[in-house]
Amino acid sequence: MGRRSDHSREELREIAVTAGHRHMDEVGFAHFSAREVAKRIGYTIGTIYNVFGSYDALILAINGRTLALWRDHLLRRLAGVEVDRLRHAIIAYFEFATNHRHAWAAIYDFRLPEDTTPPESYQAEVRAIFDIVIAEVRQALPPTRQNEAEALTRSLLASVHGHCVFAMNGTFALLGETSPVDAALCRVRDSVGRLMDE
Amino acid sequence: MGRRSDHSREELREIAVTAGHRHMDEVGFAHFSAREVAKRIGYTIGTIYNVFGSYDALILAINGRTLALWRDHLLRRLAGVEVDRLRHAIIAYFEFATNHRHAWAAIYDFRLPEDTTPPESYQAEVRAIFDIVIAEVRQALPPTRQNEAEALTRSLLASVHGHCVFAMNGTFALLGETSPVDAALCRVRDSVGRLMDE
DNA sequence: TTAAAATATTGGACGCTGTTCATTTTCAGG
DNA sequence: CCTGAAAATGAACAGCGTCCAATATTTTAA
Repeated sequence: MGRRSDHSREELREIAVTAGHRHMDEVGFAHFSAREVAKRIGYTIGTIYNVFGSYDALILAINGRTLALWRDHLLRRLAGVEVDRLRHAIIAYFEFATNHRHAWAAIYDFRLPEDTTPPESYQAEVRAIFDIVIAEVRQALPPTRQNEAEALTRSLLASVHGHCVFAMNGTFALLGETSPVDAALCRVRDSVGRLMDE
Repeated sequence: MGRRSDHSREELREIAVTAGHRHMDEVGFAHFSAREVAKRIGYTIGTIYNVFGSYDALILAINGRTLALWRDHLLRRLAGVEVDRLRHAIIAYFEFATNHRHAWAAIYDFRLPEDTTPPESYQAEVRAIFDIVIAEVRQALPPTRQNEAEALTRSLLASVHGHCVFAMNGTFALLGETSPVDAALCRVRDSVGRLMDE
């Protein structure tokens, strides 16, 4: 065939990412298949390569979508909350990972070839999540410590992420940890609290 | 052929795991191939399945080897160290991940089918690493707080792991973090320090 | 209106993967 | 030396990512 004009290029990209995200969320990165995505949107594998150019680009688009949904989830969960905002942020972080096990894991399962970096649009999604958390940490820190907010946020994000990873992959279960969210919150409070003294 | 007696069953397992570990370390989980392991030890794919029973079992054996090497590395790096042992433990944690990028990542890239748990021998390897760290945390805590050591160690391990993950997968680079080890150490000291007061 | 150029879509070909298992080869014990 | 058990093979299968010549459709130009 050719230029069927059922969908514009952008529409095609959109429905492929949506279907691909759903597929990823259902079967996980290990069982994900570009052919299956094509089938689900009523096209063939060749069209996927026409639109995305490569398998990696398709995965990046899907993972980018996951990041956007994650960000949305964080914002929604924080909206209107007056107290304990950091705690709610941590809960929302875990919540998304739990509700979208496979899609969430795919963000970390996928790796670009060694010497390449993700496209700017993807990096922006990561930073968007970072920016949300930074605002919360800022609010929790005293005015005199605002200059440390950025570095601290990177580090706290890593800590919470580590707890989330261990919760999701069974390491915590193996080691007898039954309240990963609480543990993460304790660590965050340890560090934020230290900057409140004096 | 048959019973070539070039190697006993145990020898065969051993050389397959060794070659498999090397292969994993070279190409990473995404490009790992059971056929390639067979080729490297001078056997064919069928023999791998005879010895390990399944692909998953082969991966578990290889990842178990990686965990054992990781533990060895930690012990070696801690041997004889008199001060700052927690700091040295963190450095050694990152060191191993850096020196064995792919094999280390494979521990977390691989996932057993949803309803299954890793064999006891594999769980023991994870606990062995946990036990090393617990001893260090114990030493850093005051006598009155020893009862909190285990839970705190699980949580600190998760924090350090999160920092290591972000360091290895480029998230820290993206966010402008240039000293992941130092950041991890700061967080550990925040939490350990909090229990030293009063 | 018709012919030509441009573009979208297809799907077969290729080499690779994990998995299975009938077949073949080899060794040990009688 | 022979036989039965064990070990090793490799072909077969379905699926994968990747590529690209062929085809179908739409747009443009004449």
